[in-house]
Amino acid sequence: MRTIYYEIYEDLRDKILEGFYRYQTYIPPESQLIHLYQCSHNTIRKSISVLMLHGFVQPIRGKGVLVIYRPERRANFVLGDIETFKEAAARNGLEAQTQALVFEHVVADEALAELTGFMTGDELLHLERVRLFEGKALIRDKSYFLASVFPGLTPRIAEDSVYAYAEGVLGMRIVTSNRTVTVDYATADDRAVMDLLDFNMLAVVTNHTFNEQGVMIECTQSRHRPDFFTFHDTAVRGY
Amino acid sequence: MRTIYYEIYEDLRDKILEGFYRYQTYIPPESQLIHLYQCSHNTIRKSISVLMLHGFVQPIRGKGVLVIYRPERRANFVLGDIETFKEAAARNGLEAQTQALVFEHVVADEALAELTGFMTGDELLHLERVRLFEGKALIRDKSYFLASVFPGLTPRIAEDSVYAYAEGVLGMRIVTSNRTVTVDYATADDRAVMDLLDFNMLAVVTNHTFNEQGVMIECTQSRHRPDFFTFHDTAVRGY
DNA sequence: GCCGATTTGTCCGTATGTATC
DNA sequence: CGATACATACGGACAAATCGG
Repeated sequence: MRTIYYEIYEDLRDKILEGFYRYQTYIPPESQLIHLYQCSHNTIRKSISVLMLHGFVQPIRGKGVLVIYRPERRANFVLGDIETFKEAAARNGLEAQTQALVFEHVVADEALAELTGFMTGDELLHLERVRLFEGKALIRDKSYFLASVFPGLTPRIAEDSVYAYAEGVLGMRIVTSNRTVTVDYATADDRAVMDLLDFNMLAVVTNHTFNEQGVMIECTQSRHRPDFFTFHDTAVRGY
Repeated sequence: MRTIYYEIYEDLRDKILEGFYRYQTYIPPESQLIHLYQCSHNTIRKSISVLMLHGFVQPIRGKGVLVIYRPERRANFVLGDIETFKEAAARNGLEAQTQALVFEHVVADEALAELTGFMTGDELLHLERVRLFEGKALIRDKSYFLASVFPGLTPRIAEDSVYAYAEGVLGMRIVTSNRTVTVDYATADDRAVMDLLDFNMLAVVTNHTFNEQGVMIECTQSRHRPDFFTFHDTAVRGY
């Protein structure tokens, strides 16, 4: 980003990640950060607010801003924030690949509207993909995209990254994402396209994505093999 | 809370929840809210920031603040924010009960420290509880509390609410909570104390809680029967 | 296409309150 | 009690995006 507060946030975050500010120590107080970054008090506060919401620090009144982040050894595929499949795979250092199995236009009937949250009559793009890691099919995505906001989307693009296409080519910005995690039985369809070994249940992430216009543009159900699934979240009281 | 921005947040949130401000409509602009609530524009902005982080609205520059929350029919046990087991049960309208199975003091050895994130040598309170809904044992909690900050904790209190005890009696405030959701095999121990039917896997939520002092005071692993488990989360780009 | 009004986003400086030490 | 540090709130300024005439 190009805003001051976000650059300060990134700088502080990186210093925590690389251990410059360590777990259970205080970062410099506002008064010093003002001089360090040559900005106002409120801008520092905004940066620290973002740090807090990401679980890196916890401000303590009268004392200081404490680092509560500890670098963790997370072996598996970790979700968090809003990031694309490709980004998440790269961050976890995995060789990833995507296969598009279904690519068709549909019109939402009442049942589909109820299921996805779209309106009855919306023209949708129905997409089913399988995500492979090191050649193993571990994730199955069933997606519905609002067709009107994804012109020119092809199966080939879908096998790369729909988000990258939306943000890069179409100039769209993804903003808010509501996610729900549940656990479901694996179906015969799951078994047909995924390498499930003897697992009979899957971690299911249902995702409703809104663009900068506040329009719900995507509803995706991601079905993950349990041994490669981790979902991380930070909650802050009062926020 | 007694702060202005939080009261405004609650008022706006309630008006969204009761349908006064509806899905895909705009709430009044800052300029009007300033007059409505008799406060400064920054205070309004703070309130709206909290609304956004909770997934109720999405501000759109040049247009307004759009409501993107839709009342959902969530049948099961929904996690989200920081709330106690009792609060969540009540909110979901379920008859809930807790049984304490294990209640003992332990000292963290190296293995336990690695597992929980506490320091080697910390005095901990090891607690195992089973949560019952309508008489069925659906959740199993394995918790470690930092003993020094929970003086006077008894099995009886643990069967009520440890958080209520901490906040009410001890005057502590729970602030930040890092949670990780995974899916694991049910163990023989799980089967012994839970009503698992024929489920062989569980949704596992691992929780690290910090108090207002930035001290990690609790590490809990909650093991949920899949058919009664839902985890909800809202992510906002750039926050 | 341009201009002005509206609305949100960022940033600043200041004042006051509250908690810690 | 005073110094330090975070928390809340105010009011003002300008930028960026949108929309209507």
